[in-house]
Amino acid sequence: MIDPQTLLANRFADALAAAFGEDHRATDPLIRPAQNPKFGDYQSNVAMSLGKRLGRNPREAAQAIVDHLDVQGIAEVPEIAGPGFLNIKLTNAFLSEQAAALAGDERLGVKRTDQPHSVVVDYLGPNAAKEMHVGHIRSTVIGDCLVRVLDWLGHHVIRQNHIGDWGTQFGMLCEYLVQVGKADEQTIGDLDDFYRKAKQKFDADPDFAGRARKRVVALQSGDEQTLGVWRALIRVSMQHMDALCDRLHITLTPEDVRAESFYNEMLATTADELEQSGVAKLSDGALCVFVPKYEAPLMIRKSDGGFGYDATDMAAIRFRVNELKAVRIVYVTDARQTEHFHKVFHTAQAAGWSKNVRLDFVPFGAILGEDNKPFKTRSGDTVKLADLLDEAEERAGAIVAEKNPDLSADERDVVAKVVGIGAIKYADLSGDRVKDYMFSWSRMLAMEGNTAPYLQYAYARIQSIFRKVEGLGPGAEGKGDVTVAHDAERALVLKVLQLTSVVDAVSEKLQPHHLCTYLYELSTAFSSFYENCPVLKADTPEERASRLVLCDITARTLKLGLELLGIDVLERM
RNA sequence: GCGCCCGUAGCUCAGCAGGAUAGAGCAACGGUUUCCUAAACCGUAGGUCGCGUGUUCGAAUCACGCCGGGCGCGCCA
Repeated sequence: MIDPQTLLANRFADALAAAFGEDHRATDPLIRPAQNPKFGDYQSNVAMSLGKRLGRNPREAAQAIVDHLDVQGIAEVPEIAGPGFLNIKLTNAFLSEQAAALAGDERLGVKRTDQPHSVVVDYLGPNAAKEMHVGHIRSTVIGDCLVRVLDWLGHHVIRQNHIGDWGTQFGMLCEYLVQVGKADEQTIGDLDDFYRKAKQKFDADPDFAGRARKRVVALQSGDEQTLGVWRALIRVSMQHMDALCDRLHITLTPEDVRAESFYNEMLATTADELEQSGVAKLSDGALCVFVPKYEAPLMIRKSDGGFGYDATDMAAIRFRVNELKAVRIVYVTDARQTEHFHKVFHTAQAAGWSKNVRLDFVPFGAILGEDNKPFKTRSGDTVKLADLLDEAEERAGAIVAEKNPDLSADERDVVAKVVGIGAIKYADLSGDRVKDYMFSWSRMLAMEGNTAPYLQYAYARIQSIFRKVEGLGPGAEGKGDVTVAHDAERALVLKVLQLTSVVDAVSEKLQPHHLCTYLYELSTAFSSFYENCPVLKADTPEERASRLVLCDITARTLKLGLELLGIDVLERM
């Protein structure tokens, strides 16, 4: 099956070719869902611009298109309105057919790509020296959604968790652990706690700071004792990270970790190559790439001969192209790194490393508190991710207990987890990622508006219907003929049919919030259907069977959509 | 100083590969439950789309210039 927008675009291409010549087959027919039902279901805006280009009256151009357009069996003959809008109304028969077709389609109309790519998605990437905090949720949740969408479309997705496990602060930590005699993973304990203590000592005690710097050298030159301490530290940090990924249902695994230290051995050759090709030049003793528009260069090698993360990122991009065979690389990172990655991308292009490789930078904004300042605890500390998830589950639990006292304690706990974690993730995904967003418990856990609980509730209501169907005996299980008649049925089916174009848009623009908006609109369309169209108590058995199909495709669309966002559904809540 | 991002209803946000009367949710006011989960639904009210100029048949959307806010700017990551 094929989604209406694509189908109409194909028919319009034929009409444009027939009316204006083959050259116009490739003209974008500008088919968009209509913003207002009174203008039909879809509209084409091509006649205005085309009329202009051809020096013809736009309404005449519109008429010429209509004269050559064959939408038999799909839509009514388009109406020409205003300056030359073509308003298209799909027939109820067509919508009914499409709905029935979706009932038998596991993929709900979303086709696998015919051009599968190897796509590297770089996300999460925490600093192994510290505990994960709220800041990490964005890259994690957004990146994982993009991974799920690309994977669902049939691409070969290679996840890369580029954790920070190298550099001066690890020298400091190793030195501190050795000194206090806690250099094995059983006794390391709270990561943030000893990071804070080590930092204090580093700042206050010049002797210690000196030994810490020596530790960096020892670490990077492979000193066994130091490496042992370092490995223990990293293991603790990884365990901490894995536990949080589990709670968040992130698809990253330990195998996806490719830490900064992994690139250590490649840094010198990376730098040499950039120097020999003339892309990088010496400046004040440091090896730099100067990128137009930016004053500060990308620093490939420091004047003391050491390497920083600029070099690591260049080594990583080379590795991803040459070894991982990526043809698209997606970086999901804080917007503050925009300039840095522009420089990295520019340098990769200049060096010829990324020919035919699409480099996507996916920036995201900050999380703000309700005071419009960076989100902190009451005492002003950064919020630990683990604490945040605890609180989400607690708050969700309290709401569940209040709203649905009939649930058993066990069931309530499950609902609390799914709703709480879902709400947090959805809040992070539902806005335009590049903007800062305001964190608000009450808004994200609300049952009204564009929230995870609202979507999960719509799904749970449908499941409730199906539980009752089973109780009523066989033969009514949501497959078979569909007859779309009621306005609410029309609106619901139209929405369901838009899934394909939305998923495609997300994979192209890498903006998960379009999927959220879509699922919210789908849910409101369902709520309206639910109010207006009795399912189990429909007037006739045929109508009942038809509406059960609509429930089925709606529920599966919601489930799939939420799954692509990384959010679970519930059978009851 | 240079650069990047943001500015839409009282609040939180969609819409911005130009398209018809700018949409939601909250808050305010009013209505809906012998009926599949009311954690819902329906309605009323609320907007010089920061300001200005330009391009266009048409601008919240594109360009330029202001104003306001955030962030980043050589050897930290």
